[in-house]
Amino acid sequence: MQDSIEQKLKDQGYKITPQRKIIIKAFTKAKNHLLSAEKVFEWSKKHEKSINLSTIYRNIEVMMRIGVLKKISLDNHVDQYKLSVTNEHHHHIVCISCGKSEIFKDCPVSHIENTLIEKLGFTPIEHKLEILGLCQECTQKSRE
Amino acid sequence: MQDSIEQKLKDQGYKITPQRKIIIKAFTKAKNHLLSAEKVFEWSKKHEKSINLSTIYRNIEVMMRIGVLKKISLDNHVDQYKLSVTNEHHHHIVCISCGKSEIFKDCPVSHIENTLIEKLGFTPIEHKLEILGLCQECTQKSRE
DNA sequence: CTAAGTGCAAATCTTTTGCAACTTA
DNA sequence: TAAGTTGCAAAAGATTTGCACTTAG
Repeated sequence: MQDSIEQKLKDQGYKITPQRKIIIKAFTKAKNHLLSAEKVFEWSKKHEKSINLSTIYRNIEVMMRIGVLKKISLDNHVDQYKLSVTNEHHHHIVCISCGKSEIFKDCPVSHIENTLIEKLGFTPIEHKLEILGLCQECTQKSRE
Repeated sequence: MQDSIEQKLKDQGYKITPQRKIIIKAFTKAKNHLLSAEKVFEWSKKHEKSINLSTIYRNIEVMMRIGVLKKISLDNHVDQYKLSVTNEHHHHIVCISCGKSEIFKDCPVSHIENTLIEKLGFTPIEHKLEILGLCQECTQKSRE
């Protein structure tokens, strides 16, 4: 994972710097959890070596450009990101309690796009869908 | 429309100020188009009387609180809003060219929520879905 | 009359940018 | 060694807040 991302960076002519390694590591370790730039910053400070926030923002942009990172903006003015290795169309369900997110691939939107075209003459280009709720563990906890 | 919103404000103990009237008017005139706080500001300056941006932000908050305004955050760090009179669950399709938006009510997400519960143990609470594309007119224009 | 609302200026918060110094390949 | 990258400080852009003044009811 870590390696395959580094490889993609190299392939696109980007250099592998210690900062990039750390940022990739942060996202890899975070697994399914969404991270903001600030969170990556905190993580780097705590576990490796403090990376400048600008550097983090710049690298997040690079990683989005080469398609290994996906942005998820909820309503709170803080962009969050997670690794997205697959090219397959998918969406996220995000736990509002612990921040964990999971992928689901059977996108329900594709089914209705034809209807939009026919009924409204609207040409769909892309869509954003995020489902918020409680993950299995947090559902449990909330019951206790 | 204008009136029914004013009524709701009154019902909740809010006062009807000239500024509020103008803000409501801006959203009413905008019809399906999304407006940012800044856009409301520009509109007020041009068509009625300049309202302070803070006042606009504060009133947007009030209007969201009483449920007549809905926020739609796309990825660009600018919150946009539109009137939402209905309590019915619905989503928006937004034209990326002209900003027009339309409502669609047959939400495809509800159909899959049971699957989420069963397959992942995830308890869905809410979801955000925005479809972006070209409206009928802009689709036309793009063909010419 | 008074609680609520407004304008203004300043603060906050996230993200972006310019630039000189430094590193990777 | 050259192109790419980083850190720092400053800027930018959206939104929020404190406070004295004003106004709707």
